[in-house]
Amino acid sequence: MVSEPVVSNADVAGVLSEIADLLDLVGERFKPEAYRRAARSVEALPEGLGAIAGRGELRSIPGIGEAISEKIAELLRTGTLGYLERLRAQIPTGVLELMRLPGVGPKTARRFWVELGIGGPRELREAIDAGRLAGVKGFAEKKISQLRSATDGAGGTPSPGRVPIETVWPVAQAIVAALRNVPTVREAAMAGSFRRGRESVGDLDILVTAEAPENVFDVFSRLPQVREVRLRGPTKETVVLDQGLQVDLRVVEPESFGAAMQYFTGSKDHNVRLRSLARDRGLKVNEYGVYRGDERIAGRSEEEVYGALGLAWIPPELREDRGEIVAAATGSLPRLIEASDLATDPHVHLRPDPAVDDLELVVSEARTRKLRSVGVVIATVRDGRTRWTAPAAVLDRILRPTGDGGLTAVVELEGVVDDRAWREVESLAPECAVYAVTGEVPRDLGKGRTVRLIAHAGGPAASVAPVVNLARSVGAAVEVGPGAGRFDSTAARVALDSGLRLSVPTGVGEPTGSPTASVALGFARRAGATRDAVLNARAPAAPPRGATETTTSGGRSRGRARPRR
DNA sequence: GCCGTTTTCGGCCCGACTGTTTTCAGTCG
Repeated sequence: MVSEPVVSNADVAGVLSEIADLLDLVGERFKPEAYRRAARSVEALPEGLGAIAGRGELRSIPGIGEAISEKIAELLRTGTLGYLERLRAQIPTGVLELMRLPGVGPKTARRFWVELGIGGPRELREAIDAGRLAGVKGFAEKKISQLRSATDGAGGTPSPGRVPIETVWPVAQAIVAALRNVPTVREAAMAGSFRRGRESVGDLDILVTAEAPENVFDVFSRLPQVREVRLRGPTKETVVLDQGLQVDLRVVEPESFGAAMQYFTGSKDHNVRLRSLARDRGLKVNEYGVYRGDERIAGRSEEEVYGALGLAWIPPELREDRGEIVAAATGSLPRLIEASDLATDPHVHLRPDPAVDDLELVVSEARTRKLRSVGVVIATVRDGRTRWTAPAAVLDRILRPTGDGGLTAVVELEGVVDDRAWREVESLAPECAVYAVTGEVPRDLGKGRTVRLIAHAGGPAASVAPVVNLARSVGAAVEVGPGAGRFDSTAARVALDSGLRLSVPTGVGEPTGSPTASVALGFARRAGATRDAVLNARAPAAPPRGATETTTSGGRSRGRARPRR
């Protein structure tokens, strides 16, 4: 058997993007966008291309047709792609780098190369310093100085690339709160991939309705987090934050607020699909509204906009062109999990050196959120050894609850889980809950016992399949949310497709302002989780008499109505 | 190059902003 090269989805997406850029430079009209769309599609896949190719299903991926599927197959088979090599041979790498400078697109990069023989950013800088750009049509003083700082390297704030959503969450909330405090501002809301709950964001998009835009921009520019103002027009201002993140603020008319929210929430592919649907129905959609001819027929709210197109309102987390528009047209959108559906929190850690007061705080938070019960981690059993994470007084309060706090004891398991470990666990907490996967995934974890939750497993770099298999074998749920040790939305989709349930943290016991709960809920919703696909949600309705709750995994589609692509 | 509850061929989102322009091209999102 010939061993095949290991080519990840990200590798393939990278190749497709590079082809798109190169085709841009060649002057192709529509192919670049086709390749970019294919790249985005590949990036968002919940499983490896190798497996999909193995089933002969590459062409079922949106945006991938005959030509691109063949190129992907070649990449998977050989690790290289003749088509890309031929394009690279035509266009120097440096020209590609020119195009990535701010303010330089394919047209300009191509002109530098063809007309001026400039093959890269360094040569561009030399040409500028030598005065070779002076007098060239289209390059006046201002443009040249812009290019000079672009080739500085140190010029301007470097972009941090995509940033994890939990990192930007606090600053995004702070900015929106500050804008809402401006007296002339009526509404202020986040749009973009932040609103869609994506794992990471490349920039922030904020929309406001306000009496006097100038006034809002003044406040915005002077926010403490803002480092520089990049551009400012009558309706739009772009700034860069201290950490380099770009933030776009747009002021829109109230009549257009819904249309603008729809437009700027995206995703791009969702919007393209929506506008093409509108065109089919003789309508036009833009950020100002839905139009029949010159008449605006919708725009104030998103419900109005989707409604005018004959669609149900689509939750932002589903707007990725994965079949949600058809689902909205046929009334088959899932009813996604909401914060108010959460009835318990099965996995709460106290701070390292907890006092009874900390516990009371958890109890009172739980009460505020109307949670029925909270599982507090009291100990870890590793290789048969018990390590307490709570002092005696706290334990006493958990194990012999006095009021209606609904506290339950949770024991985490690590390492080898044998009979001795289980006896220890059962003596501590009859309703043992959490297994912490810290190293290799063990076998025979359950042995007929109840493991409610696999936690501390997953995260951006984690391998999902072994955890999913373990969870299936013992009938446990997996925890979704930000950071290492939790499933992101893509992994959660895989889990739900395998018939698993998710556990969604409520934020109880977290520091004030922690984004964990909001981000986790967004991930669960992006994965398409409904209430009955969530371990700690309240039951949708009273179960039939005699029915018992089961902790084993059910059929493939349990609690799941994710639209198919 | 992809795609199709009108299409297997003929379309392909669209507007803001900038800089260089006498009405627009390029970039960006």
